[in-house]
Amino acid sequence: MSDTPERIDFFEQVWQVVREIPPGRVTSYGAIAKALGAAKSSRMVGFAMNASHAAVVEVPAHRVVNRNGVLTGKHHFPAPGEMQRKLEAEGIAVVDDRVQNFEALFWNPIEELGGD
DNA sequence: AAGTTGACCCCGA
DNA sequence: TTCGGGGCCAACT
Repeated sequence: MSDTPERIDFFEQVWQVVREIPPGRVTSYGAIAKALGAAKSSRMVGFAMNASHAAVVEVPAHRVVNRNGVLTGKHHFPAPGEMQRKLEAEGIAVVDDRVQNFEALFWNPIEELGGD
């Protein structure tokens, strides 16, 4: 236990869940936070996304939206419209920065990962 | 060391 | 219905 224990950073936990999101699907920050057992730390989930660029593995942050299905983080992408463009590439319809049929495309990490 | 910020969410008026 | 404020926890200045 000396020197870098197996302690996984809060960010990595989020990244792992996000990476589990199948293509053509989307989830919300709150859902991920709740899946990690930190429903109140939904803000940190978005913060972790900001650090997703530091992730060694590619993180599909474009599949993560707020509970309203709105692309709140599109402005943080390397290029404007990058998020929507990727979502459309997955087969997801995005209108006015909002995911259409969000409820149907919503991917619940708790159910998929087995969170009770 | 302390204060501010933030890719959010929930509740009251 | 829209608008405003509080809470939460970690990173940033």
